[in-house]
Formats: sequence, structure tokens, C-alpha cells
Amino acid sequence: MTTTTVTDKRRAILRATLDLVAEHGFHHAPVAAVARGSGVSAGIIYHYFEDKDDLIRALYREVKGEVAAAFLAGDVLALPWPANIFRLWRNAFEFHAGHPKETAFLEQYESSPYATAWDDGHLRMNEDTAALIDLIGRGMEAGHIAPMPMEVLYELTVGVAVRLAKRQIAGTIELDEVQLNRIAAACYRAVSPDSP
Amino acid sequence: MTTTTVTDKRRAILRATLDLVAEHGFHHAPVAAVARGSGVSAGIIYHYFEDKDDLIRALYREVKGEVAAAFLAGDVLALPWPANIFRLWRNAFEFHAGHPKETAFLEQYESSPYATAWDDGHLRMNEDTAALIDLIGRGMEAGHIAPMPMEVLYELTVGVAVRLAKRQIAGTIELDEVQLNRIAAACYRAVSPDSP
Amino acid sequence: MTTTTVTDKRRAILRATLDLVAEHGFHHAPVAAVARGSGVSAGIIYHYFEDKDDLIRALYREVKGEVAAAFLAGDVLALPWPANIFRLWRNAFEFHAGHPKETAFLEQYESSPYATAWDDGHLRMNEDTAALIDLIGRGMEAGHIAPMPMEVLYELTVGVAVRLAKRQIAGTIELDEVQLNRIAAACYRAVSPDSP
Amino acid sequence: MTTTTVTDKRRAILRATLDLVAEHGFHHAPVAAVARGSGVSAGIIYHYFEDKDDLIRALYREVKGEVAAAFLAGDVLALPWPANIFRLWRNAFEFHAGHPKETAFLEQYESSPYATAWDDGHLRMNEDTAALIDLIGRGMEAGHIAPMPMEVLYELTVGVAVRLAKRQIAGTIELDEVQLNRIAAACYRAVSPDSP
DNA sequence: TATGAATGAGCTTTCATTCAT
DNA sequence: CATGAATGAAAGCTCATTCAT
Repeated sequence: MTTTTVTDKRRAILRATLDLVAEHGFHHAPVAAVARGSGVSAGIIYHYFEDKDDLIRALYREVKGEVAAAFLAGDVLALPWPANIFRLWRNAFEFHAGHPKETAFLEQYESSPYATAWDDGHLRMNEDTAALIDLIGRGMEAGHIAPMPMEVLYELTVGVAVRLAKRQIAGTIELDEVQLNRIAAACYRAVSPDSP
Repeated sequence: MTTTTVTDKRRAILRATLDLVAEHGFHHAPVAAVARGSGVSAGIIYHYFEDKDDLIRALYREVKGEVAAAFLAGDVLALPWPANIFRLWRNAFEFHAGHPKETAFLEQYESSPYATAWDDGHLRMNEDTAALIDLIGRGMEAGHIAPMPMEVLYELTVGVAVRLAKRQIAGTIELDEVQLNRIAAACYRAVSPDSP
Repeated sequence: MTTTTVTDKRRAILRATLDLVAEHGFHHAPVAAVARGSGVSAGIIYHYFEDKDDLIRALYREVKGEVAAAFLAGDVLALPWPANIFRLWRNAFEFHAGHPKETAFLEQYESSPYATAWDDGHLRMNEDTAALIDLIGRGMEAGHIAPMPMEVLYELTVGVAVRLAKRQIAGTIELDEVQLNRIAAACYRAVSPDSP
Repeated sequence: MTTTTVTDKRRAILRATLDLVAEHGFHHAPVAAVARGSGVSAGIIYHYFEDKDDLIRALYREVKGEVAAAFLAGDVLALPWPANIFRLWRNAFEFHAGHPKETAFLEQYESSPYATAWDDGHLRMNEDTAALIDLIGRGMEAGHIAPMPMEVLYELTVGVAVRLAKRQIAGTIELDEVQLNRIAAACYRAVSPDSP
């Protein structure tokens, strides 16, 4: 139907934007190129998005949603402790290692003055991780992990997974199953309460 | 003298570039603004740098040098184990937390297609950390840290410090002395050989 | 219709370029001036032409086409021998003498490093004169003109007409009907087979 | 002595200008490049020449002088008729064919709005050919060549030699001794008085 | 809705010319 | 005489955005 067409067109625009930004950067992703890449006219883009900034922000929200979903894959929330945290860590690594474009886009977006200027920064630790925060909170209460600010826990675990995935994309490392499990264990050790 | 003047002008240009890119991003740091910010004409910038890309790359090298020096502050290399690794961790945090502009610039540069296209990426783990790599290597041999790829060790320790410094700059966290020491200890735990 | 409009705008740009280059030279025919002269914005020129070089080349092709047509005017190819060669000679002279702008542009183009770099030089004796070459070839076979390389024949006849037209434009000579016929005859004499 | 040095420097500047203009055109022969090419500073060029236009004009005069001298080589003026005219024709061809840079420069200069704007055009048929004009004048009186305007005679003879030399430089033709003599004879035929 | 030609401000870069040294 | 750093006015080109169709 019309609705489907509309949605498809919007998605095509977002997809083309992702491709272009990931490959050439914000600089060299002109609206005209996005139009060409998505098979629509330049003008119609301004029907779906207020302006180019709005398009970029919309793409960010989209990708963030995918990330959130990917992190929870495999029913992370329902797993017993500490399987859940291990699975979460692997999910983070796998998603980023397997989605170079999304990863490149996110990195550019979050390190640009865009992110802070629009204070979408809250997305990084809030909305998309509401369930995760809850998960961690319960883990802390149950004594499975040391009491630390959420951001710190994030950087000690998932943050490390994300960074390593980026390095793997860049080709500077190549981690296999065994190594990944060892590193996940190391991260777990980092956030575990001090042994007596 | 003349040499001093020349160097000063070059430095002024680099400084203005840093200020502008850190605050407004690559996009909004036109050569004309750099010229205004450094008190020179636009034309002369092309006397000191081949083109704008060259200017950006030169700034990157400059900042990377500062980072390398800062990481080794307090005679890190001469400290006993594990004081050296703790001091290194703190150096990394302090430098980045205390140098928001350099940090913002580095993040933008390294996450832009610039970095990979010019494959200056090697700077990130090689040249500037030659001494550090050696330090870690010896720590590994001596059994103080678990055998892992250098990149992994980096992300589990210094990388975490850097990321947390960025969050502190962004204002999402505020870490005090006690917390920092605790986190450093957590990182150390992560890279320690498994206890029996 | 739309097509007409598009063509018109393109033609207006080419015309303005011709005017400016003929009067002020390549140097002083900035894109902005071309835009002003053709009543369009500077930006749109890059919609019709890849860059300024492409614009110049397109104009060259255009003018060359006019020259080719003008040389064949009066049904040169159908005339008996030697009326055809005389008519051709006069066509060459008349066109150039009557089209100072086209002539000035061609001379600048063909004597600039443009021409040789893009080796459009072949246009000078090939494409636009395919029919003429054939005409000369048949004249040679029939014993009307001496066997010489095509380029030499060209310079001895049409080339002379073109050069004299340029001098007339420059105002250093003023040739009348009688003189022109005499000169055409002289050229014909030059390329005639040696009398016994 | 100082005088020698001065002259040498001036000559070096002119030479570098010739090289650059011949290869890259007026556009891409910046004063800074001329300075580099001649081993002097950019500033000093303005000591020897008023501005860049003056430099170009001076070079034109220089080259024109060389051409004039080359045309008269082999004591053309003292040769009997028609050896003189044949020798002149060959001189013209040889000089241009053997001096691609001078030829390229002259062609650019004379076809640019420079020439006409500064009406140095008179150089083309006056100053450098004062003796030649006299030669031709006497040839005409003695009945060796048909009565025609000087410019016409020039284009029918020397002009053809020059054009063919340009084509040989461009590589579109390659004329040997025999062919050159034949063509020179053809030119001579063109300017001979009509046979009865 | 949809197109894509058109705009014009803004960008990077070049270069003739000057001038303190 | 000589230098070359410095200037600043253009130049070519890009691109977000608009609007007649």
C-alpha cells in the first residue's frame, strides 16, 4: 500500500545515508548523493526529514535501536547469572564486529559536536539500555558485581567489547572464540566484588 | 629571531585549528576562521601546510606527541611493578580529563574516514607507545599480567581510562580520587593472570 | 518545452563563454562572469558541465561543428572541379572573417596546452573534415592536385585562408573580391601538379 | 662583473618563464615558479621587470629577435634569386621545428588578447622583418614574385613553413628533405607571377 | 507526493605583488 | 641588490535547500 511505499522510501533514504556516511564521512555525503543512492529525488528527502541534520539524527536513533535489540538477543534478560553478562558482552562484540557501517556511523556521530550539541548523548546510556540498567542493578544488589557508577561498569565491560570490535573491523586484531571468552572473563573479573 | 617567529606562527595556526575543531567540528573550522583565530592571513597557511588535510594531519601528530609524553609522566618506566601500571592508568585519565580540546580533536580525527584513509591509525598503538609496549611486554614475561594481544591489554586498561575521561568531560560522571583508584585496581584485576 | 528550456540555458552558457573568452581570454573569463553573462547562477553551470575545462571543451566541439558546416556551405562537395576547391577556400575565409569570436576562441584553444593535453587536436584534421578529406583524395587521384600529405595540402590552401581571415579581423589587411580570387588561385597553383 | 651577473639573472628569469609557459601555459606559470626555476627570489623579479605582464612582453621581444635572426641565417639577403627565398623558407621551418618552446610561447602569446591589447602585433610584420620586407620588395620589382600585399605573401610562404613546423612538433607529420623542398617549391609557385 | 533544475552562500586554494629584513 | 614570508583578492567548485512543474 501507500504506507508501505512511504516506509520503504524512508528506509531507503536512511540506508543510503548510512552507506555514504560510513564510507565517506559526514562531509562527503551530500543530499544529492543520498538521493541517488536511494533512488529518490533530492527534493522528496525534505518531505521525510526536516533538514539534513534531522536525517542524521533520525538515522542515529534507528541505529541505536538496532544496537539495543542486538544487545538483548538470545534472551539475555532471562539467562541466569553470570551467563547473562557473558552473553551481553558477546552480543555487543558480535553486533559491532558484524556491522561495520553502523559502527562507523555511530562513532562518527558520537564524536562529533552533533551529539553533544543536540544532547542526544542521553541515548547512549538511557533509553536503549533501560532494561540493561535494570539487569545490572539487580546484579549489583545480588552481590554479583561491585558497586560502581553505571557508566564505569559499562566501560569496563560492554565498552571494551565495542572497542575491540572496532579494532577487529579495522583489521588490527583478529579474535577467535577462545580469546573472546577469555577477554569476557577478564571483564567480568574487573567488575566482580573484591575477593576477601 | 626569525626561527622563533616562524615556529610561533606555525604553532598559532595549529592552536587555532585545535580550538575550532574541538568546538565546532571539522565542518565548521574553515581555513578563513583558522586564519582569523591565529591572527594570520588565509594565504600564509598554505605556506606552512600543503593543504587543509596536511594541517589536520600535522595537528594530529602534534597532539599524539603530547599524549605520549603525558602517559609517561612521573617516570612511569622507572617505577616498580605494579605502581608503574597504576601511574600509567592515572596519567591517561588525567591527561584526557584535563585536555578536553585535545581529546575532542583526537576522537573526531580517529573516528573519521581521514584516519583510516591515511592509515595514520598505526600511530595509535605503535610509535607513540613504543616504550609502553616494551613495559607491558616485560610485565607479561615477569608474570604480572596475562598473555594477551597488546591491543586487548590496551583496551582493558588505558582504553578504559581514556573513555572514562571523555565521559567526565561530557559531564555524565564525576570521579574522585577513591573511585579512580578503585577502577584502576579493577582494570589491573582484569589483566592479571588467573588466580589458581 | 522543458527540453527547449534546458537546451536554451546550456546554449546561453556556451554563448557567454564564447563572448568572454574571445574578448578577454581564458584568464579573464571566470565562471562567475559566465554566469552573469548568461543570466544564470554560477552553480548551475556545474549541472550542465563537469567543470570549467569540460565547458571549454564543449564549446570547442560546438564551434568546430559550425566551422565544418560552414566549410561545406554552397554544396561544395557537389561542385565540379576546380570550382569546389575555390568555393571551399572562400568558405573558409568568409566564415572566419565573419566570425571573429569563434576565430579568436579557436586560436586560443588550439594554441593552449589544453588542446594538446586533451589531444582533441585530432578534431582539427579528422572528424570535422571527413568529407573534405575524401574530396581532396579524389582530386588527387584524378590528377587535379599534387600528391602531398593531407596536412600539407591543408596548410597550403584552407590554412592560408584562415590565417588571412585572422589578419583581416585584426585589421592589418583588407582584402576585396578580386584579391581574394587571386589568392585562391595562387593557393590552387601551389597544390597543382607540376606542369611539364 | 656585476653587469654580467645582472644580465645572467635576467636571462635566467626569461628562460624559466619560457620553459614554464611553453609547458603549462600562461595560467600555470606563477611568478613563484619562475623564481624557483631561475634560482632567484620572487621579489627580485620585480626589480628586472615592472610586473608579470612586462616580463611576458620582454620575453616576447626576446624570442622575436631570435626568430628574426634565425630567418636571416645563411646570409639570406646576399643570396641570388630565388635561392634567397628558398633559404628563407627553410630557415623559418627549421627554426620553429627545432625550437618547440619558443614556438609554443609565440603561438600562445600571439593568439591571446595580450598581443592585440598591447598592439605588439606590429612586431609580427615590422621590426623583425625590416630587411625581409625590403628583400621581398626588390623581388617584386624585379618581377620574381607577383604583386601582392606583404601579409599575403608572408602567409603564402613563410607562414606555411611556420604552420608545418608546428604540425611537425605536434607529431602529426614528419617531413623529410625531399618533401620540404617540394613544398617550398609549391609556395614559390604560389607567389610567382602568373605564367602567360 | 514527487521531481530535479536552480540558487547562492561558503569553502579551499592560487597567485601577483609588497615589504621588513 | 636580494630574500621569501605575508597579504588578500579572486578563482573554481560544492552542496543544503527551495520551488515551479
